[in-house]
Amino acid sequence: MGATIKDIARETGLGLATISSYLNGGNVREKNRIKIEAAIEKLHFEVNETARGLKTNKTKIIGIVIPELNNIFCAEIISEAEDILRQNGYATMLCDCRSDEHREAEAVEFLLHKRVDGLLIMPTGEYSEKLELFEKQKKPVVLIDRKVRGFHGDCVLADNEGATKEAVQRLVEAGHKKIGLIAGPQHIFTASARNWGFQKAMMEAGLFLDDSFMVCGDYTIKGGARAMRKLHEEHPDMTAVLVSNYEMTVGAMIEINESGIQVPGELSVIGFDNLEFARACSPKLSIMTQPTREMAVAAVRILLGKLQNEDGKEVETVILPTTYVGGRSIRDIK
Amino acid sequence: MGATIKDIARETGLGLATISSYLNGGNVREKNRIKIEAAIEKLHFEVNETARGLKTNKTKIIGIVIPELNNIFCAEIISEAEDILRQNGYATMLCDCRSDEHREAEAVEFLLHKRVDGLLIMPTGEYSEKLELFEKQKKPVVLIDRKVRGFHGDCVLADNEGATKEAVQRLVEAGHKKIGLIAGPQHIFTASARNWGFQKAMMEAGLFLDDSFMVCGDYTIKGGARAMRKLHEEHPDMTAVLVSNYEMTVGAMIEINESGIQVPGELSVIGFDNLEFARACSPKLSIMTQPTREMAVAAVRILLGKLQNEDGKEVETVILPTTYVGGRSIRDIK
DNA sequence: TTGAAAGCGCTAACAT
DNA sequence: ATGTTAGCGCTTTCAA
Repeated sequence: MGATIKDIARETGLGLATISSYLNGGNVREKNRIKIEAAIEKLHFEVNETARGLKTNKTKIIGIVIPELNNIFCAEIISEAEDILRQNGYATMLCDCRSDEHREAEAVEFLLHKRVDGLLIMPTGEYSEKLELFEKQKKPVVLIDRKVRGFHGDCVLADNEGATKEAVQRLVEAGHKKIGLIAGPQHIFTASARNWGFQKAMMEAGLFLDDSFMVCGDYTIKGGARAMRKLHEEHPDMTAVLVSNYEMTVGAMIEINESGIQVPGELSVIGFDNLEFARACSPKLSIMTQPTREMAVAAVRILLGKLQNEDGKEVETVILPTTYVGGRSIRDIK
Repeated sequence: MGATIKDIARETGLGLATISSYLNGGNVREKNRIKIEAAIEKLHFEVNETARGLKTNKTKIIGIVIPELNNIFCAEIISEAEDILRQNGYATMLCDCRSDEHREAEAVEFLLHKRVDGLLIMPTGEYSEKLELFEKQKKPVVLIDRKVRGFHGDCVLADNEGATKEAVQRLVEAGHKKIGLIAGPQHIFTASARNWGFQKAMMEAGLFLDDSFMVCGDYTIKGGARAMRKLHEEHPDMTAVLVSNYEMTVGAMIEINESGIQVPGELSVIGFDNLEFARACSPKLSIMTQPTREMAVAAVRILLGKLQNEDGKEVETVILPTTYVGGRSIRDIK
């Protein structure tokens, strides 16, 4: 089908090594360079990356494993990461594991089998056996958003603890004392960090609440709705609630709408992520947002770094700040 | 690093062809099969797909090009497609072109260069030069959601015309006459089909409205908000509005919230896609939804079919029905 | 700087 | 059914 370097060699009368050298940025005599370029143009030559990959043992492909593509947080990170990777000549091979540990392990193996050069992963599972297979092959792995037990690789996180801490502080400043938390599953890294930030801020504010003010959802819309209902039923005196991820925020708003709770009249709310959703809520929701763009940029930077300098051995952990975006969902009761 | 078929040949004392035959499902004597399997186990052998690809000229990778990953409609389709593809041994190489024609062309070329076996694309651009490069190489291309001028390949669409038609009918049944449309950019295939469905249904209902009842947004949140504002200002007598894609629905709801329009008291609304968002709105939004799952399934089915039987030459166009999901955003004014 | 030749790991044609 | 061999398109010694 396409032309090969042999064709270019024949066309130019040069040897294979010269063509290869040209293709890889080596030194080639000016007039030969011109000849080669003319031949490439004429024959529509394109390097066969498969053949190159066989020889170099590099595919120029990065694997990305995520829990849910239908999750705006994941989608934003991937779309940014893919963009930068492609600008650097790397293709992105995507695996969505539907928040299933088993599928996640399969995906990691699948990508290893496809011989990707490196891995970007937002872990679902708690353990890391499969990730170690990558490290054994000296292929870089960068974790995004969540840490994994037993894996001491590079990692880019949001300041989860800081996010809930700041949210509580905002509510406390507005005079709230009975503050509920819709938490995530405690075995998930981000969820326990956010939980901890909440507790810490409450303690620092001198507020001591019953554990029943913290209800664990499962990071899903349904779970958020269920948790909201439970909190509201058990604590009619609760004046504010903090929801600790985006899906649960949607769920909480559904429940709030469907059961006719007035925001912020009866209940103040701080949600999580997705500014557009927050704006579409009535009244506009106050939220904590994570820096998805920056997280992607940092993760790809680290990955490309490892890919280029095999030497750079220090493990990096980047923690990026979250941002409070005010709406009209907090009532001042001071 | 890893073991090769040579190692397996040496370990078992068999020839390369036998091992290769085994790996490709050929006939191998029972006792040899056992020997081979033992050797594979022992040496942790895994086929090197790069080498296989070099030989067979197949990568077992499908390219996917989409306008925006941060678009739940795209994300749902991809996540489903990726799942099925992976079950069939195909990896998914993703390119997000940010709704930019130029980037889209680059992405298609990039994937061709990466030698993917086939392409799934939700086109952004109007033309198809780059797609023809695939066809020239006998590599299958399936369009999803949108058609492209000058390209006569397989195609999976939602019933765009039917969607807006049904929406209008629902509004008409509820007694509405002055119905606005927040349309998409008319050069986009889906937008003009939806527009046409709207007009047709209005005519069939004997309702003739000024063109100014149809405002073109640009399929973005901001555009939806802007269009909503314009419609509302120009037509205070309008009793219902139909928004023709998801992003603009979010935008319209933002505008409705921010300018304090009562739904459905002052204005009835039918939105588009994303049931979860609809439920989170207050009152729950009535919407038309597209069958993302089914669209992905159909597209992958066609693609895999073409990949297996080089012969199957008939071009398929699949049109899948949309669904109305009722909420509380339509007022009965009969 | 350039050419010749070997070889990456696999498949496939041919011979046995 | 199995072994032998050539070759996919490239990179990379090694010599010149």
